[in-house]
Amino acid sequence: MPRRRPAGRNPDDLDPESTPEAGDEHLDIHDAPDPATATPEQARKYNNRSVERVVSMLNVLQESTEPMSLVEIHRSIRMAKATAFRYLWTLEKHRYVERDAGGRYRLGLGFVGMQSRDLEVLQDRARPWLERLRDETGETTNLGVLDGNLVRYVEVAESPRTVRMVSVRGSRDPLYCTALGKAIAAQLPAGQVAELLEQVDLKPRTGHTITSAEAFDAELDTVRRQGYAVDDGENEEDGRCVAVAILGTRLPAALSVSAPSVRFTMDEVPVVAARLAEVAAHLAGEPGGHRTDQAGG
Amino acid sequence: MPRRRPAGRNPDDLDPESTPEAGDEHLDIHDAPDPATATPEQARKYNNRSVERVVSMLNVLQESTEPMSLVEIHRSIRMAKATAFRYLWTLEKHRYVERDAGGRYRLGLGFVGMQSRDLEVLQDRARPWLERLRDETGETTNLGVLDGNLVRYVEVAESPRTVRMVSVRGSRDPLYCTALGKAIAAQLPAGQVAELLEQVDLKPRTGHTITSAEAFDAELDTVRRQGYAVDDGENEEDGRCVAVAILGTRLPAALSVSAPSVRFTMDEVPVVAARLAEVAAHLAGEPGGHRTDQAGG
DNA sequence: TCACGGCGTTTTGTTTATCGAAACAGATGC
DNA sequence: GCATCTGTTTCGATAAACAAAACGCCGTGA
Repeated sequence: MPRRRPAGRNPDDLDPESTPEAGDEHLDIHDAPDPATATPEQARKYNNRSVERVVSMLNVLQESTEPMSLVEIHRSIRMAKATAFRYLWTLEKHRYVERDAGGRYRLGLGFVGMQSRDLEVLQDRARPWLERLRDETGETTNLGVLDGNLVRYVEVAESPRTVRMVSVRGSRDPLYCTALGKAIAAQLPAGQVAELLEQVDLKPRTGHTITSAEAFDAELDTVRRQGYAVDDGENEEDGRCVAVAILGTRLPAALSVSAPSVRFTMDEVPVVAARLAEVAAHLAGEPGGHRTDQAGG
Repeated sequence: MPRRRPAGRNPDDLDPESTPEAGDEHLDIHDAPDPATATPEQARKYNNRSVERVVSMLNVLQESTEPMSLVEIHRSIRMAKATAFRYLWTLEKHRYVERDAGGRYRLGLGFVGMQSRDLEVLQDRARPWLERLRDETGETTNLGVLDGNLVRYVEVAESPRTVRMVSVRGSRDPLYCTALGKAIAAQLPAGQVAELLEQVDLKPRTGHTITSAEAFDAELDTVRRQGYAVDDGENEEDGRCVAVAILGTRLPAALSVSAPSVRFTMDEVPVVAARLAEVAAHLAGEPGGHRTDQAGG
């Protein structure tokens, strides 16, 4: 009954040229199509311009802090003005976009509650814990999930302090320079980690960033040994971050606490990590779906 | 600099035939297009099949509790299997959908954090308050926003009790039979309320449902007078619900508490309403959020 | 007052990408 | 073996996009 998935890898984002080689792994059946694995020609075979444009349109609107005019949109997507107009008209009809008083477009209400079930469950479970951790530590706490070869901040509880680490919910960062990324990668099979890193160039974000696959593998060993991952000024010069993986879910996810280095010293790291591990275990083990009280009967 | 929006009304959802008349109000400029106002012929002029199909596909996947196969999808959207395949392939490439081990499709991670800024801000502010209210009352609490001519549950804190009112985040209910809907409608200009009701038939959901526009208008007067709205078994036979509007935001929104009638009597309604009003005032007035300061210069 | 340029909206014929029916291949059940 | 369920691929028919231009409307500045 259950069919086997022909081939599975993580699709690539808006970078068509970042998938150089085609057949790096044996394909079980035949030339199974996969958005990421495909050669440029194969990719063009299935790729649908209309769909891609809808996606781009929504992404552009998401990334923009303020509403955009029709002209701004059609120029940033590089599509005819008339076409963009019709797209937006249809999207508005379905509430995926809406218009402000000036007629400018922004995302509509059609997206509320739209995300995969498993993620939503994890988010709902994690949210109160993130807030509690934030209150305990006074620092920004995050829930990250592997998305492609990046880690996505799906939930954030920000520190109330004026000097703080800021994470934007929904944004993404590379695996190799973040604690969340390391914690997640350390739980993946080695082969998959190699795959995820292939398409990435490990460019130094600070003076401490890991810039070689060998060093990253070694770092993952350390992570596995000590049970938590640290980003010690590797993503932001003055930031420090600790993360612990959440096991037992379908999703490759991790929790983290991030703070300015000046008030989050390396001495405190293991303490916070231990607390993170407790919470992660709660999130993993909790059978009750959402609430902490699981007895009930 | 700021252009005026030619004409503004709320777009209609998947019901093309529910917009009978075309020019019920004077149009400032000329025949300004609007997804909702358009006649069926006008509508077809701008409507884009590709865009509409992307939207339907995402909606179907959202509504489905579990992953769907290609065939299930192409049958429920009524589009060719091959086309659905290509659409999904492209959506997967952009992380709007993903596939489980069996190759079945579900929503991907591309949506995380994708919603209009104002809504997200309101949601983030309201969430802890909803949870606090839930803990205080022991009952389900909701944040609702006007979406088209329906009210959308954008945030829900569910009661822990086994017998409880259940709201699905992201789902929508009519205005005329819900406390949230009444509370929101009571704050809108009378003309807009009439417009919103035009396309709706007030069918009785229970024996207590309001079924005439006149009765609804009278009810809104009551709501304005007492400062809160009540749904007394008008949506669900055995449910009772109180709501208070949130003012001071761009969005027409309201908070509510809903519970089974047997343990939420009419005597308690004003007490809960008063508490809701406090919280609503907090949400409206709270400067700590980000942008309430309009003085500046 | 007027022309100017920018905007959103509509139209046109031509080019191009997309669609849909049907066939194809692998897996499973009888 | 045959029937039938998948997901994939093909190719003539079709619907959409393109470019370019025009429209009405606005705010601006001469």
